[in-house]
Amino acid sequence: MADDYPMGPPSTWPAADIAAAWERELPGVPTGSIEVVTPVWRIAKVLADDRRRTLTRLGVDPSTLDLLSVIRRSGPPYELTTREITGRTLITAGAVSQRVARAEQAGLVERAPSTASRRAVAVRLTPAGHRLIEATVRELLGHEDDLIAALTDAERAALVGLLAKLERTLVPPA
Amino acid sequence: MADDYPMGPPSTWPAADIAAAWERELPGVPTGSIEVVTPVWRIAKVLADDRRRTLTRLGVDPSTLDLLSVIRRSGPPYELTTREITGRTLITAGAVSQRVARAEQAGLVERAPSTASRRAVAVRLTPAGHRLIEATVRELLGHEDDLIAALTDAERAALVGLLAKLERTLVPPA
DNA sequence: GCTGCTACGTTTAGACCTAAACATAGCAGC
DNA sequence: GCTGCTATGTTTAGGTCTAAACGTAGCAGC
Repeated sequence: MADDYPMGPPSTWPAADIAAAWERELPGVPTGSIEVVTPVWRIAKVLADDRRRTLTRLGVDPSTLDLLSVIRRSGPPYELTTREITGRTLITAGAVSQRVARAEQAGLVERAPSTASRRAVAVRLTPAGHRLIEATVRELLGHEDDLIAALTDAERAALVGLLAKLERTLVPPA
Repeated sequence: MADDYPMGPPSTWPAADIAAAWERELPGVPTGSIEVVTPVWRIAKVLADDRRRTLTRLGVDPSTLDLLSVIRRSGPPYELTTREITGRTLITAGAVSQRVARAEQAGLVERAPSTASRRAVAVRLTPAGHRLIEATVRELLGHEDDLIAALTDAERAALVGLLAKLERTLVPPA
């Protein structure tokens, strides 16, 4: 009953309330992580949803943008092997293969034997791929910049530092 | 070429490098959000993967645990309507319906007409559901507590505050 | 130069989600 | 008491992902 918000609107609750609810229901349970983990998931989701909306408006889907981005920002000659792409994204090799297939179907990238390793496949931006990524990235990053503009420079810097430290501790460098 | 790490292991790059790469490739593009957005997504994914592994070991899946958790921590009588569940999770009503169906199939919850609203459906924990959630939550939260233990208390408090502020600015309270 | 191992990529099966269509049941207003 | 609107849930179609099976091709060691 302490869990009843008056008529809770469809919004989510403060993470602190979730921790307090567990503390009340199962006293002694370690709730220290909740106020970190829950907001991280929520923020990640809000940002992902927002990006999806923005990209829908621009006529791309997030997976394709992610693929084109990683290739475009690698610089000339704007090509990476499947393995390199896998290492620079958060998805499996199989998913990369599927993304490349879709983007190839759409005429945004093309596959060719890699010059470096002979059993690798090079994925290269086509002119259409270049046009699409360059027409999209500025607007996307500008928009996301606005989203976090409510943080002061000092707050953003502190957050960046803390996130970087947390990431390092979660993904040990070796 | 500046993009070439010696022989980049399959790990991901520092977000600062991604921002620097865009700055080099498309000078003037606003990269301020990258060092916030990228780590948030990575950390969210690492935590989700870790939770999935932990839960697999304990014999549950993350969607089911999420459902049981939200009901369990609401306190007696350990039942919520579909709509309430939707409002307290990050998924759509359709997905809630499917989660409930799976958990019902597994004998962890049961559906009954709600006493409050007559067109609502109450989802209630079964004894098996109670046993499962109570056997799981302590271990899960304990483990996640360990994951972030590398942060000092001061760091964790600062991070919690900054995440809460960011969440508030991204999801305006009304 | 065989033989087997390893690296790389693709394909397949299955899971879960979202968006949208679809049911129903209360309720409001005439 | 009809008629239509709104709230609540469920179902369906489609998409993307993961994990694992699969196919090859280079390479190492004899």
